Amino acid sequence: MAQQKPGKPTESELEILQVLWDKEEATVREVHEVLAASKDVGYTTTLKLMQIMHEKGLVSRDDSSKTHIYQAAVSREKTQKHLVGKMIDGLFSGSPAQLVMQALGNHKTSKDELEEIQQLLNSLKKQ
Amino acid sequence: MAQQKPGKPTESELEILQVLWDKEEATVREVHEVLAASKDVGYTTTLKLMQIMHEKGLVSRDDSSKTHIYQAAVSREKTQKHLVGKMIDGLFSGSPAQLVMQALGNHKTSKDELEEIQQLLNSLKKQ
DNA sequence: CCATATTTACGATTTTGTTCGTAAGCTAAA
DNA sequence: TTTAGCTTACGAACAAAATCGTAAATATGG
Repeated sequence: MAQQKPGKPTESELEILQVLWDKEEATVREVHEVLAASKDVGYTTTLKLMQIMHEKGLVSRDDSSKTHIYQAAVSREKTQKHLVGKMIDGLFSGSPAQLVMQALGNHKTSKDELEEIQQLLNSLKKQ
Repeated sequence: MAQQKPGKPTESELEILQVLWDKEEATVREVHEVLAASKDVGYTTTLKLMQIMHEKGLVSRDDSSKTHIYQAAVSREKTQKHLVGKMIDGLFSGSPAQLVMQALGNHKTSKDELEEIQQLLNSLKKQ
């Protein structure tokens, strides 16, 4: 039985989820080709990982035709939220602001993006 | 030989680093007591982990007396920067702003902290 | 001084994640 | 129809991380 609440994806699983989030749906081959472009990995490795992810409930698949078609079963947003939360707890003593400062202070951000953050900040300050 | 550039700490290693960052320095027992307060783990497990971290160069230790005294050998800031960078690349398509939005949007932040972020934002916008 | 407790060292085991070889089944093309 | 290529399934090997048992050394306190 697949898990009710799929746990945190591993690093390799996350790479695969990225592809599925981008493509909406994909075969093992399609996912593999994206991965193989940036790292050296065998086809059956990708296949196996996706099978395991299926068991865990991280992806769903349509196996009505020979070549199975996969989709992410966990949302990008939920996963981001989960992992960011873990990072805030584990590395920033529970303070989201500290994480924000770290991210903004150390990584280049465009004017447009700063403006977007400003908007969000304004709406948060109003409450 | 210890590594020149200690790699990314594992999750368990991170927990230990937290304690060392907070306490400045600590014995295995002191670290262990903090960990044991929130999870079920044996003393020798903590010991072994700290020994491994010493081999890797993640912590330094003073073993001039019987009971060794440990310190973090990697800074909180460097580690944060490293892991936040990885998260931005791996989960937010390289956009720090997206991470910031996620952190601010989903996690409670006090007025004071919002103001602090505003300050930083102002100084970034001036450039 | 002796018994008890605490500490380190070390190895063994377990668990989790990753990688790949091989076999079996389809499909398409020659 | 036969061959070549692609697919899934599955198990095995490997690697990394975590856990703990045991022994030896050192302190502590009665």
